[in-house]
Amino acid sequence: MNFKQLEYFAAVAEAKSISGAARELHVAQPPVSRQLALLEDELGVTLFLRTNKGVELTEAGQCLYQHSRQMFQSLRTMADSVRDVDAGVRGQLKLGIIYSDVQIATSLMQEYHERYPQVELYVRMGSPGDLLDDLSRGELHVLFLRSQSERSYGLRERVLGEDPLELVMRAETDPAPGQAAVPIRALRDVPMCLLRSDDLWGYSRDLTDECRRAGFTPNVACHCYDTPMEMQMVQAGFGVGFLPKSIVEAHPGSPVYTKPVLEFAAKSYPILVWEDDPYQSGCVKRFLELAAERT
Amino acid sequence: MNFKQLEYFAAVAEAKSISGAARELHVAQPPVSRQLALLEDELGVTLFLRTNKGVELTEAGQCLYQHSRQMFQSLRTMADSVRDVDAGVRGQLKLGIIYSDVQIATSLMQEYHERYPQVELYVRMGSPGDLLDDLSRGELHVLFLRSQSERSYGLRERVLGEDPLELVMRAETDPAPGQAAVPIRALRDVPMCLLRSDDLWGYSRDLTDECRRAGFTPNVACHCYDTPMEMQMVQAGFGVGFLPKSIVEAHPGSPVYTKPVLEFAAKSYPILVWEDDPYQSGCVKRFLELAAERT
DNA sequence: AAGCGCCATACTATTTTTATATGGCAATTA
DNA sequence: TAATTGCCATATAAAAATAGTATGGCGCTT
Repeated sequence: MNFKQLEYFAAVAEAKSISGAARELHVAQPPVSRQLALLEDELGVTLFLRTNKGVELTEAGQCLYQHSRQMFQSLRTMADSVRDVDAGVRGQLKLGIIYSDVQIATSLMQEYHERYPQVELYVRMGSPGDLLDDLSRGELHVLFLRSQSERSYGLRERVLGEDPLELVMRAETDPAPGQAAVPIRALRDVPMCLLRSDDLWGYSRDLTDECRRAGFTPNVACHCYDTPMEMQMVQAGFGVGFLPKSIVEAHPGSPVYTKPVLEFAAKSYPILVWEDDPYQSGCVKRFLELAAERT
Repeated sequence: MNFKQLEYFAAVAEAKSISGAARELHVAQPPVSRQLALLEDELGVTLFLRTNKGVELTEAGQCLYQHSRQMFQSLRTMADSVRDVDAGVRGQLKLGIIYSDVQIATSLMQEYHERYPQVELYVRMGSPGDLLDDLSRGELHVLFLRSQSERSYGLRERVLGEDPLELVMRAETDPAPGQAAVPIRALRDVPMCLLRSDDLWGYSRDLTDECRRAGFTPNVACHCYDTPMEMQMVQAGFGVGFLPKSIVEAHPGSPVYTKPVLEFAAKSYPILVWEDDPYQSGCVKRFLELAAERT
């Protein structure tokens, strides 16, 4: 059986006539007659009763006709949905997001979802290392990370914006109360909660280097494994933190606030990271296009 | 697009290799490569990424693969169900039944349904004339009627059994109390409820003819249009009826009982009636076969 | 560098499908 | 009653689609 036979069959069923169907199909009558006979042979079933003035469906023929209509419907939806997936209108998009990028990521995802509502979005949060592993295994398509000027990921990147790195504190732990910015020397001996320095993408390295240049070793009271933990420690009054300003802004009710370091205007850059694949899925392409529009 | 292309596509998707699929399909490699290219052209979509050691599905390809599996499934069920309909295992069977045949009809239908549970049964009750009209219009397939020796229906028939025609009465209207059978002369002047005599299939004609032969005109107190009505009238004490014995036996709680007419052993024959169509639907064929087995 | 396995392409051979011509059949019309 | 018409089926020739053969490029292994 093939589509042509089904197509001819359906046309004959609708025209109630072989020659009529042939006219509709713009082919001669014998081919239609022949394909019909082949179909009947293959199924081992009489599909039409041949009458004087045409043909009419048997019960088995009616059954086949109903199924054939469904079949053509499925065929159309199949082709459409394959094209949609190819165009990126439909499909799956799997994103990895580090804690610091949740704000910018959700906003971009929201806009993307409005534009491509049929795409299923998958997101996971995690450390940059874990996310990069998943990216290389193909389990994630695009990551929201922060750029590291010293290192390249060996991947495609796009900077989404910038975010000043500032000290984070409660009033009780403020090293320079009453001042809008904290001079670096004010940090001497101040207990600090920083991202663990062996984390390749920590923000802490910049600050500790700066302290050493200022002639002292910072008092790192607590090494945190991730930014939410660091926020918690600072909020608990454990010490002063050093984080992108936007993270603190995302905690409006918190007793924590930020101040820049007077002599050191460090910045962090939210970036998108993806693998450079010429056969990138349509969803990924569309998502990257949208990100490009927004920057 | 045609089934061959889909079939090749699915084989390639499963083998993750064009040449591997070609081996599975027992064809050379170039045809598979070519049909795949045609399919991709027609959809305007890249379905596979060609790698060093084979091919792998793109997202659009995965989408097509899932749909294609469904499609093959539908194809199989379509062929199966068409064959089932043809064989009479599936489909519709529309029966017409006169009141007197309800007992025998339901019993036959029950057995039929056990054997062919997938067939949808439609039944209607009515007068023989109405049912025959529906039969000729093709709205019913098989009728349960009673045979008329004088008339032929011009249709195929099968006798299902026999059923003595007897007088029906209450104790109050019994023309021959204490006797097992009623002599014909005892019916003189007895009020009777009979099927209307102009009904071609009424049982009454036999009895009224017999009365006239016995020298009197029967006292037909009420002409009934159908057997249930006649039963009601007899049950209400309006008079004596004349009906197939089985009808009364089907009313076990009723105060009505039957007695044969002494000199007149009339019988009624339940029959199946259908049109002689060589392209009879499978369900009808199977039903008639079952009826043949039972007689 | 040679060999191997993969896919793509060019070309030929085969199979399938189509179109043309024709015949049987039943119903309508002259 | 004979002729015509419209229907479907069949036989044959033409056209199209499909398969097979030969070959080349490419990346990987040996």
